[in-house]
Amino acid sequence: MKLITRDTDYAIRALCYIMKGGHKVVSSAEMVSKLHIPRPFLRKILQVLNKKGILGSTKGLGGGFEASVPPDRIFLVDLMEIFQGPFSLNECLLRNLACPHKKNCSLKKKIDAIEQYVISQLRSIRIADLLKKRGSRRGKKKNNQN
Amino acid sequence: MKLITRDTDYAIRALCYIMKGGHKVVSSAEMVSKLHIPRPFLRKILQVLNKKGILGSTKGLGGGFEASVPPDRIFLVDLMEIFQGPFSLNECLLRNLACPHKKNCSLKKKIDAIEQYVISQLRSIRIADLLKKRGSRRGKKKNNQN
DNA sequence: TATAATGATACCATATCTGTATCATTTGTC
DNA sequence: GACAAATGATACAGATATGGTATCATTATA
Repeated sequence: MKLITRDTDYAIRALCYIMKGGHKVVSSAEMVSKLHIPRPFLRKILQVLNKKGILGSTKGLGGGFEASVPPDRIFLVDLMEIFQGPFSLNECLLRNLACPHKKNCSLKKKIDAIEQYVISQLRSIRIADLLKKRGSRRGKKKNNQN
Repeated sequence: MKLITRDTDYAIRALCYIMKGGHKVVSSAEMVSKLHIPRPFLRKILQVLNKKGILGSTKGLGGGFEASVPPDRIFLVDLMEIFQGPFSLNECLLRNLACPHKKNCSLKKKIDAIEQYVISQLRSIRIADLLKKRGSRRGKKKNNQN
């Protein structure tokens, strides 16, 4: 079971790259070479982010993509819903009339509770959180070999 | 995103059916007619449960399947791992060397924490819990229209 | 021996995931 | 204006997972 698919993953990386450093406009070509993501796939992803209003784009020479939303307003759960569709961790159990518990299905209740927790956790993660280098835990690693 | 796939779902229902009531040996034909699950698919699932030691089987006329493990020893997470493979909600983010955070990826840490929670919750659900009609919460619903 | 059951296994249809390929459009530079 | 560099739109394709079917072998009972 995967929680995060590859396109969501790539979208996260691309957004981090665009929003980190002082870049304003970043071309897909630059991201391909830096992030090692297949070019046509990345382009497709960037176009989606553009359509969703998270990125703006400029065509032509020197063009590319830039953030149109600050990183503390982009939540992981939103990206997941864009690329992976809405959450519904169960859905399967009541679909079939044969389910012996129907509306009182205790399994559904428990799965629902888990789902709510997962969503709330994912909603607490923003791109801004992923931009912090490793700051929060001071001195966690002595040798910084980056 | 689905947390529980259909084969796991069917397995749960079949196990509940087998373990509820006083049945000892239940044929796949009986379960097909009661649970409305496609016959060949259910048979395949039952064979898996048999191989995994959760069910025992007897061939021939009057044969079928019976529980070989008590319902309070069958955990939801085990069924999910049988039919859906092991959990690894992220895995995607470190696979690629290009990940800008590598070992210190804060996203990975957060996803890991979510994963641990989900697993622990799923590990707390046993088939036995699903057999209780609606007992635990006394008087929760007055009109029992079953 | 006929029948009712499971065991084993191969196959198949569909959807999703992970891309690829192509052409059109816009924009800046010469 | 021509050319090149960028994105926009869109269709296609291969791999994998999901959900299900089909077939034949084996076992047990009457």
